[in-house]
Amino acid sequence: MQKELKQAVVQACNRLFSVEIDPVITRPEKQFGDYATNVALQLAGQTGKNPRQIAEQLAAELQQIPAVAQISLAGPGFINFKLTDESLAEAAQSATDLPKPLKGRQILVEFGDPNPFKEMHIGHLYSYIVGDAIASLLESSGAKVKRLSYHGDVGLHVAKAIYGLGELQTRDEDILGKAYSYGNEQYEKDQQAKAEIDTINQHIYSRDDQRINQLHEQGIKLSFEYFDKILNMLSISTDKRYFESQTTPAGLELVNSNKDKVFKLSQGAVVYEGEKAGLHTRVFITSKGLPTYETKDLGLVMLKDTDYPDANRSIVITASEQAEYFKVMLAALAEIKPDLTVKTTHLSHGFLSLASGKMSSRTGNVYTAMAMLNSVRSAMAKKYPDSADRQEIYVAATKYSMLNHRLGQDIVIDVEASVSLEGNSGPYLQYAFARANSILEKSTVDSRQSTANDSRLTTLDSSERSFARKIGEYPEVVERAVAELMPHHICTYLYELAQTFNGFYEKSRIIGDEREEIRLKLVKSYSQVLRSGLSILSIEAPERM
RNA sequence: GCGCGUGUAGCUCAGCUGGAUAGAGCGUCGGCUUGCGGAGCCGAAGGUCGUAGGUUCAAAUCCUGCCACGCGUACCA
Repeated sequence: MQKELKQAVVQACNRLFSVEIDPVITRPEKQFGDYATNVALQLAGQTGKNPRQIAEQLAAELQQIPAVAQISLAGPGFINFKLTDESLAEAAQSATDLPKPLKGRQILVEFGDPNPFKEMHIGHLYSYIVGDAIASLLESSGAKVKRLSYHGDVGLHVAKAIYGLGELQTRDEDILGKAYSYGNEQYEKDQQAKAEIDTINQHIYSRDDQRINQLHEQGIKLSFEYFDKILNMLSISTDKRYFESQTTPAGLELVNSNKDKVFKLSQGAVVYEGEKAGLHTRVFITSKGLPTYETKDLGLVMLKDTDYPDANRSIVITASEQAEYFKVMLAALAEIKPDLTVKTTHLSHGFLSLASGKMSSRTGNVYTAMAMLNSVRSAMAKKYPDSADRQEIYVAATKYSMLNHRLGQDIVIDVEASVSLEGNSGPYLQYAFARANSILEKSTVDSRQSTANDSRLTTLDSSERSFARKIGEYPEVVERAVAELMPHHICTYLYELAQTFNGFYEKSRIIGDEREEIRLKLVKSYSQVLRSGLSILSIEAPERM
């Protein structure tokens, strides 16, 4: 509907003033109408005419749009469109038939990226949840998405953990976390341990020490068993995992073969001078000849391209502290493989902290993903003892609390509020869904029976109208969320939708009313939109709570 | 120092492709409840949209200076 209106406006502008314009069609406040445009104001600036006059001419030209019941002018020159009740009801009915503009396109989305041998902390949890939601957002538009992750299986942190594994006798569940922090500690204060760890590090790369190889494999296995446990709780899956040990050769190859053209030798290291692109210089190969993360990441881009040659786009999601780094890496890549650079988008999320004051810090005292999930779980158990074991609810609480913010900003999560059924939360929306379901189940009217010729169904009273209008906005919201890669638009909308329903529900009796059939249809569409929207956020919609 | 980002109600956040009286939740105060799941609804108080300028018919939104905070700033990832 929005598109048809836009089309009509474009044509009218062309006929009347022979101008090409890309009009903005918005959803104004209810009092003004169902859609609005400010083209007249824009054209006034361009043509030097009176905006009010332009609006009048346009309104006259736009009279014959079937779905539009009334066009009115307001303010300095806004054109407001009121839709017919019938078209609003229809739009509500087909709200979950989302357009598939990305059909046939393959998109890679990389996120999560916890390192084996280390804890998965809340930052990784956030990345997983946001990344998965963006992936499913793209899927809702028809894209074939591959969920990828990338893990540092070599390097100093691994050596520290392996050292710890060798020294510590215990083998309890969080042995890896302990091993790493023990190794990290020893590395700082014990010269001999430091030397040993550095040696281990070399053996990790050369793979020539059986004992170290074995500890390495064991650690990797344990790590991913643990990660999978968390990911299973979250219902998040990954199509392919990449490792730094794999990306290193491809990266080195790329850097070495462009050493003089793209990269420069500086103080013994191979660097890329980002200043020429307004950025800063970064080291790609250290003076000791070791590849840095930059080089490995170039290798990763190449590997992804080899594995998924048909991918149209590649999205990488990391914490915002890597935003500048990524620009430099992509600037270097642009000089070597411009086509791959164009395809690659880096998105960053902000720093996550807890309202309770518990924070993740980089000095060992990390707040882990599991600890966060447990704290959400116990907050829920405390507040709603009956739902204590409903994993789908406390996972929803966790996901929603992270997705409900604009991507990129630092966020603060209040665990208590996240599980609350009052206010803007995941469980609240789940509850709204369960409630709508209960109404649908209770009714004996068969909503599938078509009574399209019944005039009552094409006329809506005022609360039905507001409700239908809000439901019908759904596809536009999804479209925007996809275009901006911003899942929070879905959250905001679903919450507003639930509020609109509550207003409708307060005024309108559904079951037993003479308008039961039309109202039931709206509730049905409402529940479908809730289910669809929650599913885009990768949140379950339980039938009952 | 330089670069990137952020600054909206007591708190947590939407709004930022410039547009019609700046919104929501929580919290506070006051109403509604013999009803389909009241986990709700209605109302009130609470804002110089960090600050000073600029552009524009129109600025929370764009531009510039300043202030505050966060991140980055060569051999970590």
